[in-house]
Amino acid sequence: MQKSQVTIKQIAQELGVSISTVSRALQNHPRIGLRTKEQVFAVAKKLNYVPNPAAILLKKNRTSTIGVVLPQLAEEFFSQAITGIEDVISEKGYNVVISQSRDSLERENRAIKSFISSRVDGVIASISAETTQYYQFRELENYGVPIVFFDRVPKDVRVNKVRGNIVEAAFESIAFLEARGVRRIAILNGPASLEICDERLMGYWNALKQLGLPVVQQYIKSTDLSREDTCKKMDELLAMKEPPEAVLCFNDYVALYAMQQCKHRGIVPNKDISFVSFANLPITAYLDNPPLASVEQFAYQMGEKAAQLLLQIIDAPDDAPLEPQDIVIDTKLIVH
Amino acid sequence: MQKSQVTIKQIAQELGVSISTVSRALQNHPRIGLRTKEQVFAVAKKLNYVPNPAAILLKKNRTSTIGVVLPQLAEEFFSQAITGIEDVISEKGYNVVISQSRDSLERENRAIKSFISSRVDGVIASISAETTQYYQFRELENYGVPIVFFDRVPKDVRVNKVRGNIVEAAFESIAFLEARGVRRIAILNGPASLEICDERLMGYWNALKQLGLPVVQQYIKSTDLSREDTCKKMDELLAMKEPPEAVLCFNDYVALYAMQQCKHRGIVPNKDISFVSFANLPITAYLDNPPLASVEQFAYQMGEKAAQLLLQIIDAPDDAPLEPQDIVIDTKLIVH
DNA sequence: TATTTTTTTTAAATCGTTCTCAAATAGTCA
DNA sequence: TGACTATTTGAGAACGATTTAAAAAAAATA
Repeated sequence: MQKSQVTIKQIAQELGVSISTVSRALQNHPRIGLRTKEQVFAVAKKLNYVPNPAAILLKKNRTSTIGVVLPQLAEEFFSQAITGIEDVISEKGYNVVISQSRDSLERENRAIKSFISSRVDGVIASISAETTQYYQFRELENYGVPIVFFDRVPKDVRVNKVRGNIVEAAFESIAFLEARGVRRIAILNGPASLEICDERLMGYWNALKQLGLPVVQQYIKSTDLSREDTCKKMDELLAMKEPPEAVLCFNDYVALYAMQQCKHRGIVPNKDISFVSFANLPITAYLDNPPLASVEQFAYQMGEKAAQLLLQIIDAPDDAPLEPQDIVIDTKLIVH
Repeated sequence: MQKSQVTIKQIAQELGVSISTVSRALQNHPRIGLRTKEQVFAVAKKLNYVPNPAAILLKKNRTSTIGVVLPQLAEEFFSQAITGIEDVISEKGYNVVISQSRDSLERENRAIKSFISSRVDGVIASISAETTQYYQFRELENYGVPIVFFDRVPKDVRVNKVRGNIVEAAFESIAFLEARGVRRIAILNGPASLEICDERLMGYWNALKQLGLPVVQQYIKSTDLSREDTCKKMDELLAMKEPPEAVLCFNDYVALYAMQQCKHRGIVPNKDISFVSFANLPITAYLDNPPLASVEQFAYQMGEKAAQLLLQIIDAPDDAPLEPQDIVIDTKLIVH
């Protein structure tokens, strides 16, 4: 019952021409006669020919596959980004292999190793919360595999990145709170190894200064993004003699954890203490009491851009490699 | 700068042995001397040898890749299932290629076509809401690619499936509502092409009869899972002279849409009208007013089981293929 | 018709492995 | 020591495509 794999050899036999002729005809090579081409295409169709990717790869050394490592698919931000990546990439005939790091450095490294052994043509990455060093990615570079980072980009290295204008977004968020009469604002930031955390902090800082709001060192917290740690840090904020009136959170999940912790402590979020966060995930639409506002980061577009950039790099001739690019995508503060 | 690919040929040269010896040594073939093996491994390590998967595939006709088609990664049920699949499969050295159908038949077909041309060793699928026929999957079977369906399994065909015991779960849900004094219960089911919808309906039906609850034809609705259609069907229920006191929903998303629609109409969900749903997604934990109860379907385990079954089928000798299996996973009604 | 030019086609090497079959080496026993 | 077996290694043909260099066929020119 099982169809045996049809090869160009069989097509050649059926037509009584050589294998090379068939190969070239299928590639629409200009040096093949029109009649022959037509015949070859006809027979290929008739026999239901599907080229063997392994053979092509072996010869051309191209897998037409790109690898994506990101923390978690379950986070809507990332699954939206994947969709953007997929849409761009599949149009060009590429496939995507996805790996979740679940914010573990070890898993991230494993994914990269597997990308190397499966010979992906390029990698798109959003680094884990535990990632502080860049050397794993160097390994990919050593093998000539181009990488594009998005959203969670590494610090202090010249690499291709696609990210939101977080500094501005953080500034805007603080301005939004200030306009509502809030003065004491804390920040529940993510791990310091992420560039976006620096930027968030910078925007926060700038805004406080420029708007003349109080700068309190203990108002600045960073969490490893886990539920426990986030709740712990929120507790620390609540325990202060003068707790903040508002908290700017790393993302919607952090905000949700923190808000739940408030409820536990008998404090009503967005009444006793206001929340503003990043990501603007669809789930917030279903909450009766969502963060006051959230920064929309346009995950889908980010994925698209990252994929476009990667393909561009892959297609660049080896003797004229592209300079590392830094693409910034405008964000938007959405008031709920 | 770019590392050239190390091949077994180079290892052979370095050691002054033949290519075949190296190949066998690396496979730990019993007919190779211990000393030679050790040397080969040492050199392979030294040169940082990574086998070329294309060459192996070409020879063995195995990609060590399995394809997964499912509606949407953004639905936590599916991203959890993927995680289960990945955990099982990557342990055995396989890779996963994921494709989202986004509930479109056309996208599903495209994914299957791409699975065929990339020669995956097997497929795990959860069918789209639009899928009513099975022929696309037959094509895979023709090429000898085994398939395992999970959760959203097709009807009326003998295939490998992994699914929840939905009949029972639906029964239990109705019993739960009845115990709370609710009598008029509607069902907002999914597309009739899905077996799980039949089962849900059957459980609903059985429960109504057995518990002596009123059976009203107009209380039975099915939605194509889109937001609009779900809201429309909910409106129809609300517009009845005698609207239901409770609604059993296809999944949490349908419940959320329906509940929002109620709010729009000034009706308070879970007070004026109760909701029970399927999936028990983590997001419900953040809602102030979640469905009264939700059926936990253990997505991760489902993914695991599906992957295990698929690997088992792939490894089965061709002359003794396995009978199609039907694995049922126990669900659990979680009261919120 | 003979020669040159242009257009098509083909033979054969190649990519990096695996694996069959045969050869070489080492070990055993009379 | 020589014959025989057991153990270890090697040569070389695959796998299915691409591609270089060369041959064959067709067309153009003298």
